[in-house]
Amino acid sequence: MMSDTVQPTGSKPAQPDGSPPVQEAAPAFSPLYRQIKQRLVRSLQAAEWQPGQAIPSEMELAARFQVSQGTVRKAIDELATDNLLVRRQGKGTFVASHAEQATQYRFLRLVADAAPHEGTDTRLQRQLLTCRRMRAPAEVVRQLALKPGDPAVQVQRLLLANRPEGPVPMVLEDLWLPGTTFKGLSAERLVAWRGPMYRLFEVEFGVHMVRAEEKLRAVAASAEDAALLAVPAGSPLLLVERLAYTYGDQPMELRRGLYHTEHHHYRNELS
Amino acid sequence: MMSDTVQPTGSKPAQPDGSPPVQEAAPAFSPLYRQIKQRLVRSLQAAEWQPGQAIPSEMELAARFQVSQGTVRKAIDELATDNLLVRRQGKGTFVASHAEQATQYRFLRLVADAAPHEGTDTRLQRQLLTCRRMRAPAEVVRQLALKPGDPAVQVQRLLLANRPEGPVPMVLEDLWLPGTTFKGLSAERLVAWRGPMYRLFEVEFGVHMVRAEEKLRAVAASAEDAALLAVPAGSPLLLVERLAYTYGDQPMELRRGLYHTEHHHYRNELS
DNA sequence: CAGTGGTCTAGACCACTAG
DNA sequence: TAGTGGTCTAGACCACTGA
Repeated sequence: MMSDTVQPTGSKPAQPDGSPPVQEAAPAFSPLYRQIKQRLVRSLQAAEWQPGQAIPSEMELAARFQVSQGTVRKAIDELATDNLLVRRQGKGTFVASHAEQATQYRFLRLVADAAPHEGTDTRLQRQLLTCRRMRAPAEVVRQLALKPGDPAVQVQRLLLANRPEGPVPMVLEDLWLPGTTFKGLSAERLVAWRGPMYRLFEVEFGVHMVRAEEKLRAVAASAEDAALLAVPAGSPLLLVERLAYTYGDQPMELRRGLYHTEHHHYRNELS
Repeated sequence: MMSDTVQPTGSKPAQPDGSPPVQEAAPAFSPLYRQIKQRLVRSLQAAEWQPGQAIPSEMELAARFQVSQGTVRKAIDELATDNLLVRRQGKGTFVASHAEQATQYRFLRLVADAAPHEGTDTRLQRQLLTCRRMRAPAEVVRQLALKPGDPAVQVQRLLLANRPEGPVPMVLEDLWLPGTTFKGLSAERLVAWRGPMYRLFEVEFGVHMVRAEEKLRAVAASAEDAALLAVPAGSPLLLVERLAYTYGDQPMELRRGLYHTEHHHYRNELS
């Protein structure tokens, strides 16, 4: 590791080095704690610490970066609000992961209408339909920022709710991943995996999903989709198009979900 | 105003007064800055400062509450993240309102599919359908925490997108408000008002909406709704049920929206 | 008990706004 | 230039965890 000192980008400590005064009208001023934050993100991106693992203590990081503990603290605070890190008093600060119970299906906003009765199994069953490798279609190339001709992995699956009368289809998902990053992904691995798919991505491919953007629409079920979801053709379905990002705002997954919302709904909090 | 000193609720400064040691297993510990935060919320609730107005400076508040500036700062920081306050460097801290350009339709997540062309009018026209006063229906009583028999105001309206070929219906809204709080609300006032409805609520009724919860579903258009939205009966529509809250988590508005999502979508960010 | 994050303070200085 | 919020520091002490 090399010199790790940090300087504010402000104009007060006149830069003695011949650094160019090219101000592109935007950069303005980046406080120290944001530079620390960026460094931490880069460390996460470089997988210096794995999801679920602890990062160094605030004191250690302060020493490494040659700043006060308070400055490191502010950087970590922001990363914690961004859900990149998780603070645990008395224990340390940990890299966020999709393994913990609390955040397991963080991006799935579908909930049952009625308050679940005591003992109702709210977990969803999974049923893999397809998992294949191919050249990425144009739309996938565009959204995942691939190069034309790059490989992609397509996965299709059903999520089913556990009802007394048996499992009923609830969500039909169709998702696309960059083929180079997800080289070893196969139907076998997907079927064998217990737990959230995003956790599998962390464990097997070192990819942690940080955030996502979704576009929602109401659509009529095609004959094909209707059959898979066991609803009449033409039924209204909630179409959820998701673009999920990993560290550094890099798009990593394109997911198209069809939700059957007769007894469930998509929950959202506005503020 | 009375004594304004604050004490941590922690156990270290042994309470000399005979305050009961009843620990209900939950309260745990409330840091100073959270108590300050609560006080500020109560001041907002009491309309001590109006939406859009500046609150006292950090130094003034620190003096008033007998704490350091840093503690006030942390309280305000949280209120700013909660969107109750807005900080403006060099100017002061202001009570959030639905008047500013940036946050005008903060709760409306409907956006056009295509990037709007230069000069396209993205604003929506409003067309009031009904505004009437009545005894609140059971569902409204429940959701708005009213008493049975309490009055309510029902408003129905259309939002229309401006297209080259003229305005086309996009959203059909049906909303319910507590009749006592919204005593003077009438069709005339609604029609005359220019700007966001939530801003009208602030100006005329002193009600500021802080946050909201939404439940989304795909439904088939009824004959009636279809006619108003100018779509075929049975068309898939996005049903958005919103419960909006004012200061202190008090439910204040129940809104049911039907979105036509053929050329628009509901945008959501997950993190 | 040592080590972690969490709170609170006091003071210096910077960035931004407006008179 | 005065007043606001924003950053950074250093130090003291508290709350929580686990050995």
